[in-house]
Amino acid sequence: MTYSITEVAKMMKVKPSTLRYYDSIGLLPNIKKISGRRVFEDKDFKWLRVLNCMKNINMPLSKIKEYVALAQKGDSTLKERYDMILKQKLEIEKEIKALEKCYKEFEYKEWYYETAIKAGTEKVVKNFSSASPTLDIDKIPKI
Amino acid sequence: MTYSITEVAKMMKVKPSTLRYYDSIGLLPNIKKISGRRVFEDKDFKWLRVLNCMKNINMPLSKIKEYVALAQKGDSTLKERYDMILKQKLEIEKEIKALEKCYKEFEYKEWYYETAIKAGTEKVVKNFSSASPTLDIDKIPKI
DNA sequence: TATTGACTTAAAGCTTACTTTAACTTATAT
DNA sequence: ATATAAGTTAAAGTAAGCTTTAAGTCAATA
Repeated sequence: MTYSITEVAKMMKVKPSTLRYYDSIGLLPNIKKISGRRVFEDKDFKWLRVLNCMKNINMPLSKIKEYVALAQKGDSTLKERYDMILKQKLEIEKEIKALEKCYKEFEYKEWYYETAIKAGTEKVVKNFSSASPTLDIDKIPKI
Repeated sequence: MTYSITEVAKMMKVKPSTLRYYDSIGLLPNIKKISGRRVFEDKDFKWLRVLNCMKNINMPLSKIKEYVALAQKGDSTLKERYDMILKQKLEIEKEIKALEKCYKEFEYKEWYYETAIKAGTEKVVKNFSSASPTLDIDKIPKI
């Protein structure tokens, strides 16, 4: 099975121009071309899924490009790529923890507004707590 | 207790110029000024923590500004702000789920490289699986 | 055979989120 | 009194990540 750039763009929820841009900076290696047009094959989706992941964790395109370049070099770069993956795994863990704290902050805000709306005014809750009950109350905004 | 812009910048892990920029676009309402200089007080940290959260979940500064503007308008905007918070809460949930899937993809990659490094070559694992064993194997890169 | 629609490239343009620069003010230490 | 350090504004500059534009190619349909 093969796919056009528009089809793949739809799958990835990006614009075709974005995929062309990615290709232009070396993020889509070894894409077949038939009479000038990009043709995506099943094997390409393996990398596209990983690319999607890397984008999702806000890895800069330059880092992704670096990874692609290493992969292109073959077995001699296995260790380097492994290290990159490990580092990114830690980043994801950190990010999930940060998001979980934010979630709690927003849960508090939800309660805050529910209470305020019931009372018709923010005054009743405004000075109730200096922060979400689940967060430490200290000067440094914790993340 | 009061704090200078540099002190607060350190706490938030941003540059003083970033805080000035935030102030300039209306993200730091009601900051006291003494002889032209910004003076941060304890009450300001309540909002700074929320701001930090909003930044952490990649809420665009324009949306944050919108929220601040609503808050400035007082009780008449309680419902609107409540809705914003609920929407953002859902966004965080989605983002955490996405990150967890990425984490699994990276766990697979970790195994992939460990196996390849042991063997000295990628060939042994390259066509083992078309994706992380924990992810659906379909065309659409899932997030 | 001519038109349509989907693709192509190269280059310029845009948006977001800062960051830097330049010229100036103010409080504190010498 | 003066120098220094830390702040100020307005405006220009920067970087990342696309997006748009213009001019052209190609294959399929009317």
